[in-house]
Amino acid sequence: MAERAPRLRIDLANPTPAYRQIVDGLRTFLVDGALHAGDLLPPVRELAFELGVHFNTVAEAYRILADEGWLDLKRRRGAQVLERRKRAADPQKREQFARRIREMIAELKAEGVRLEDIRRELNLVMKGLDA
Amino acid sequence: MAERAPRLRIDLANPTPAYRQIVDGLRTFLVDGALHAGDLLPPVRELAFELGVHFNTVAEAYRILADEGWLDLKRRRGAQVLERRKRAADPQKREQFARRIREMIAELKAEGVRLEDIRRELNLVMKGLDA
DNA sequence: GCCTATTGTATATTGTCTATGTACATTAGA
DNA sequence: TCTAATGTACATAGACAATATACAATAGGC
Repeated sequence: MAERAPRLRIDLANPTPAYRQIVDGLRTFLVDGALHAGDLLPPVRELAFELGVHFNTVAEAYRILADEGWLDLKRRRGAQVLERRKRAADPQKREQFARRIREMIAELKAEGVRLEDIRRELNLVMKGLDA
Repeated sequence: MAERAPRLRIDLANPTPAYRQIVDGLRTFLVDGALHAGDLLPPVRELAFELGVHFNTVAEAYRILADEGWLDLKRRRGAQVLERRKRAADPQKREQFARRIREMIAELKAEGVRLEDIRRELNLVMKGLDA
């Protein structure tokens, strides 16, 4: 992984499957430019060890990102970040996104997180949008 | 369900399990006040039919919400919304929330959704926070 | 050029999770 | 008092996730 890429973290207690957490985390790095075309990701066994999962779990995540066009996988050379084309957007995704955020906010409220704190986090996220 | 509660929708194609989608959707209604203390939810069989799942799947969701303190379940009388106390907030939740939103935003960007559209959805969500 | 260690791949297996099928317990209301 | 409506319990089937293990390809040393 490139020097500037933050360390990937997953939560094994989270019911979301590990391989999907890995995909989502790495995709975030890729989209945000923490990983650039040409960068090499760590070997599946190495990343797997860091995360505490089996290497096939990481391999599965790499494969999904390769299918999405982010990575080029080659034996012995490893997983390399590709230049990636823009996709055509699915309009449904936007509203699903908004709905899911509202559900997560409801969960936070239910757990006692203050409205003000939620608003602050959202503001930080929006600030980050421009960067 | 109370008249004013919007119709619950789930997406069986979504990899998130149906029972969890039901929990998340209903919890949103509860937190947002679309469902009030004293309201009766539809019987498990009725809601299950509407959603296209087995009644035990809905029953599982009701049980989770009951464990969270939202519902009182009694045979023959049904699922009744409770008055619910405030909880103590877990500080970790906030950052997990922000991280997950960033992941979802990365996914949207990767799929070609325009930054401007993402910003608009987020703004709408934030507007809704005060309501 | 040939070896070999390193890397991703393929496939079977195991365990867990999800959804369902079915029978049962409880009870509001006729 | 009875019965139909409702939630509950539990076994099972199937899907899914994670792993174990063997394999294939190849960069790089020599």
